[in-house]
Amino acid sequence: MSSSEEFEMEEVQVPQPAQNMPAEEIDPDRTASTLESLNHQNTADDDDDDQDEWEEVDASVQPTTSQQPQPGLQITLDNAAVKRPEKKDSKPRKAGPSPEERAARLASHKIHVIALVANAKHRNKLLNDELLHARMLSLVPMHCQLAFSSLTPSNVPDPIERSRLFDKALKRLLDWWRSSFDIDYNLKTLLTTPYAQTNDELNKKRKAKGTVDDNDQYEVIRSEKSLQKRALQMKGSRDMSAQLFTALCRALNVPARLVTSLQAVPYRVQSQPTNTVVSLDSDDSDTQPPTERFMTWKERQRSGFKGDDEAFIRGEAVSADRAPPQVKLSSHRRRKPKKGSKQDEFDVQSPPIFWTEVFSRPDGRWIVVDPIRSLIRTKARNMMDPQSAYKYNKMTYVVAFEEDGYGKDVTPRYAKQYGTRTVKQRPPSTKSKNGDWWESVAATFQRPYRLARDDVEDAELHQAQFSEPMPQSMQGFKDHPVYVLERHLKREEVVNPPREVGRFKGEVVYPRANVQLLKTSENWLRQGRIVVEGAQPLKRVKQRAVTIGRRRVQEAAAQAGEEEIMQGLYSRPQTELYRAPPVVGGKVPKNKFGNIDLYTPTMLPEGAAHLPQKGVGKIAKKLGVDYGEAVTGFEFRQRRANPVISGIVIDATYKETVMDAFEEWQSQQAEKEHEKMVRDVYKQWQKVVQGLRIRERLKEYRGNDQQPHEEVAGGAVNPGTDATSHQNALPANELQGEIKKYQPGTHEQSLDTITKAQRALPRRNRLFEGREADSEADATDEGGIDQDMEEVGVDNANKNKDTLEIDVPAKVGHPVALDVLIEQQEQEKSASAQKVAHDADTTHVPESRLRMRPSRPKRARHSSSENTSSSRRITRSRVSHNSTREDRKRNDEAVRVALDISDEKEDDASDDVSDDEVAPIEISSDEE
DNA sequence: TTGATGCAGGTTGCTTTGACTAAT
DNA sequence: CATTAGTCTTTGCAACCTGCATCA
Repeated sequence: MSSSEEFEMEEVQVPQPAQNMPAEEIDPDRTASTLESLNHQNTADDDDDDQDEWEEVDASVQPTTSQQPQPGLQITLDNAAVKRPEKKDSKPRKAGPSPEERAARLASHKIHVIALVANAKHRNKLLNDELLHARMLSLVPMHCQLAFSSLTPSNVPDPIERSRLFDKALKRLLDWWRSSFDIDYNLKTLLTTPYAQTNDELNKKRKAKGTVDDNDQYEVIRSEKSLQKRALQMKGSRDMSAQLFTALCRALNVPARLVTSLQAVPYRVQSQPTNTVVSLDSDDSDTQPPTERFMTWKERQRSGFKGDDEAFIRGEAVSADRAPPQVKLSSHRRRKPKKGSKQDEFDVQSPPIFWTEVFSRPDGRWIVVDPIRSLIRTKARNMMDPQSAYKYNKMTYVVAFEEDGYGKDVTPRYAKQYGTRTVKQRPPSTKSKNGDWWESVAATFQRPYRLARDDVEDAELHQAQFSEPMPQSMQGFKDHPVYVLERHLKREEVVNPPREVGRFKGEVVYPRANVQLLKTSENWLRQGRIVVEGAQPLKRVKQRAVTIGRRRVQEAAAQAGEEEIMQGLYSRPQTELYRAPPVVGGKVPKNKFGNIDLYTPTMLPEGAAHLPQKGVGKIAKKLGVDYGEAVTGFEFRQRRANPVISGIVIDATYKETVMDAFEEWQSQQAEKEHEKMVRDVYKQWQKVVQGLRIRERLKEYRGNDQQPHEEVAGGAVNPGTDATSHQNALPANELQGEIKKYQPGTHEQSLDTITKAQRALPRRNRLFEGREADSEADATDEGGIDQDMEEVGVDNANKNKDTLEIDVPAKVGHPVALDVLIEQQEQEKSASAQKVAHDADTTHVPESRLRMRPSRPKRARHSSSENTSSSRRITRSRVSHNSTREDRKRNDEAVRVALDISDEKEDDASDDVSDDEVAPIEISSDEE
């Protein structure tokens, strides 16, 4: 119950239009952009202008996006602009549909088919409702029920007799159904409409914006209850009659399929005069008295209805014959000869789109039952396939759903001209899109396993295609699955052997099965096959000149007055598997281009090995091993075919030698690469450290000026420690901004930056891009640094060591020891200490921090910064007080250059630092 | 009325072995 | 200097398909 309410897909009449509407439907009012909106959007669009300027924009399909104007340019699209220019001189010829419309039509068709399949599947499921079965059984006369239930092998041992009795019982049931079920012909059924008409209706509905309530024209089934209601009333549409009859059969324990002919919008446009396009909700049906509109056929008969049949015809209200089939139906058909074309009209006995298949257990086969027209057939061709003139009922796909929910494509059983017409109404399968579309859809509802009766049925369905009469028209032969005419053979096809199975208008008809696909000898080689010696081509065709080389040859031949170059085509049986000449004495046989054709693995010469690794050729050369480059395919560029070379082919005996050498070479390469990377790492570290030193010096130089503010700004420093710190507090905000702007962060953050940057290391010059959005959290989070360390490969054991090993997670996973770097720094430090003794403790690299940081909790850092504050102030005092803001900026610039930080990157970095984390760089040289 | 035919315009798929420059 | 890797580029054509008009 609840599941059925979730799945409401009922009476799908038309699909939603595809996204790409036909170009003609663009509303000019929407696409015209005003100057005002142009100015308004200018600023927002400026950034994109540079790159967007020359981008190709398909203005025809996206009217809304074209509202974004380019500066200084106003584009107004209207119908005239998107319509194809027409030829002036010759008589106006309507151009074919645009690619968008083609795509839209195809999509509409496919979506509609899928929706109808889903609808049928769902409705089929509803028919299994036990309450529905019970209610229906309560209506069926007892003798009908007994007729089926008594048909057991024990009661009737003779299978022929059982079969006869089954047919009889079925006929009686059908008779009862015809006399009891009241078909309301006014209700719309799931018939199709031509594409243009569907589109018209959709547009109408769109304009009306849902005010049109046509529910009364449809038979809305929301759940099993709706079906139960109609079953008790014994009243409904033609479709309902078939559906309920199917349910009834199931209730009587007779296996029954719900069969439906899917009436999807055709994806092809049938050429038709516009005046025959009549809307479904056309005016005449509205002008009819309601009493007439809602009369059933029975009532019409009773009231002696002699009115116009047009309304019934239009609304797909088919007046089927409720009298026994032998009654002449033509007396009920009163047609206006001139109104509309004949194809608009309905035969009262036109085939339905829902019917039933009943499985006869005695016969072991499916019997076709049409409960609407009260027909039982074992052979159903000509019974369900409507005349081609009927516009609203086209047999293209017929699916049958069984009680277990699985379905089957049974179209060949019902289509009069399955190969000639029906199959051609389906979307064609193209090579680029994998396989046949409908087959892929049908596969979704087919039973995943097979029953014995499936085999029997499939054989029957397959046979049905061949028992079909030969086409009666030229078009019918085109792409026919069984027959073929010589004129429809493709360039690379031939009938071999040319067995004549008939004649059509003097032309020989061949079986399609004898058509062979041909290829040139070169093409066969690409398949790993070679034309056997002495084979004569089955066909000769003009050579194509696609590449420049071929073109030149052809032109030369033409100039020499020779005949056109032809090439022979061969069939597969004329070829054999290509065997490359074997390797002799370690020498690999090569082709005229000095390489080896290896389009398929079978083309590998005997005794040879294929080494597809890149760069292995170099090794083989070094080792003096004879090799040939393996050509596995071609790429086409600039009218030239370029071989795709993948690896080499060598004598198999050398395989291991070469591979060993190759692997060694590879590891050497890797090592080299790693060494280079390590060098780069040191270089980068050096650069960073130097930059930090410069900055530190600069900060002190600045700090003497406005030292207290910086401390206030830096949350890590206790503001209360120094009495002077509050005296020159005025430009605090400004200073803070400065710091934020130029300072990538505290040491931790710098380290953080660096460690993160390691990840990007092999790509040079990206050292400072590494700051990510999460670093703000890192800065505030107590374990942030440690986490980062872990991220970059510092294992816990290392944290308490004096050296810090950072695993560089690049191509090579060797750890990079920083102690080398630190050693360097210490050397530098002692050197500078000798030079300028009192400068030694000022701004050197925080090597101790680099070493110790991971093991130290954050609080300890705070205390250490307090300890060092006095020494820092001392050094700062040496900086000249005359420095101006401009000076500072210049210096900052220098720092940035030194640090190789672009403005943008630096901003990114500083943005991550929250206000209270903007601390001055800690100088913790006191660790030793 | 239907189908054959031809035309226009669009789509599909076949074609099948360089030359040059920059970096190493 | 020799060798190698990368990058030009995303064609052009014939056959085929589709829709339409015309005519028998």
